[in-house]
Amino acid sequence: MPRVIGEIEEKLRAHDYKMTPKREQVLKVLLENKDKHLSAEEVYNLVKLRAPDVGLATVYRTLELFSNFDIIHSMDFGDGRKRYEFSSQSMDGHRHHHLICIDCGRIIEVTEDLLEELEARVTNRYNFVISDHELKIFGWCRECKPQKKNDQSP
Amino acid sequence: MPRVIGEIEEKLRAHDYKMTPKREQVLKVLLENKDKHLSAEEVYNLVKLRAPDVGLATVYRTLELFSNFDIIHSMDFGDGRKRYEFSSQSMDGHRHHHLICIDCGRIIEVTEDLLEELEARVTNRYNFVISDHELKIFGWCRECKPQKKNDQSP
DNA sequence: CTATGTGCAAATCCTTTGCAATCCA
DNA sequence: TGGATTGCAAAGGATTTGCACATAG
Repeated sequence: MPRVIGEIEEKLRAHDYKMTPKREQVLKVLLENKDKHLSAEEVYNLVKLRAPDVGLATVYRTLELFSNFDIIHSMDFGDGRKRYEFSSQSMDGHRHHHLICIDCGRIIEVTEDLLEELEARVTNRYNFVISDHELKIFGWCRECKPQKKNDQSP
Repeated sequence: MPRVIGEIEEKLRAHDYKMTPKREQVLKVLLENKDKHLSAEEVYNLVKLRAPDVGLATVYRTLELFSNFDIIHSMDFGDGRKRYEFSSQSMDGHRHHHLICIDCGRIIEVTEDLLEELEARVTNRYNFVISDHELKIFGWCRECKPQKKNDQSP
């Protein structure tokens, strides 16, 4: 039982929510898959392996709850379902970006932020107070990279 | 009948698709609302005003078709439905960014790109060939901006 | 004990699809 | 004429919700 779970339990309890066994199962699955971007159903399937008596609705409700507390973050890579990842933002204050390969679908994380200049500009020019951002970069990954030579594709 | 429509007609025809009257209605609605981010149903309602004999399915199919030809671009602001905008990218080669007010929901466009440095880094460091990107910045707009003084929230 | 959490199934919402009719080249 | 296009209604997929029961504190 990592310390993280205890901390999150506090966070919930402070707002009169409980860290129930089922919510803990969901949380563990998310913690053990920090590098992945699981959909609700994928989380459900993983939770089911250990706690078969969990319903899909509970998983959805739990994900919603965790999202509201910024424990996890939901995102959308355009495949029609929300995907979730453990929110490292709460730790280092920085969101990372995602490279999405439009060929194989692989998701690569970019940990550098590098949006300071742009954010400063937005803050000044548009009088906009930034709370968060989300950057998706589409293209071809190392493996799916198009050949440099003889690439005459339309 | 602006020139744009003719150009797009060519684009479609080159791939054996027709610019039918109904598709043209959809296109006109999009052209007249370049500054908005309409959902399929909103497009449908606007088209209906002038051509009541258009079905929702046709609007969906047309939006899909236009998307495939990069005539329009679909995006998602997290409200559970796709939104579309006329693709200015095909003109200046640059996608713009969106500021999303998490209070009133207003969408503000940022025309500067300013992602060159980051893109260069991604290209080199991750060996990733970039084709496109999408940046959403969340926060509070000019009007919804939290007060500086006495802001003890939450 | 009492409010909160949960499972199940039904409901909802957006989007897609099957099919027969219609249209255009 | 014949393949592309369309309307309608039904299907589909992800997510939400109503409700009776189970559970935590």
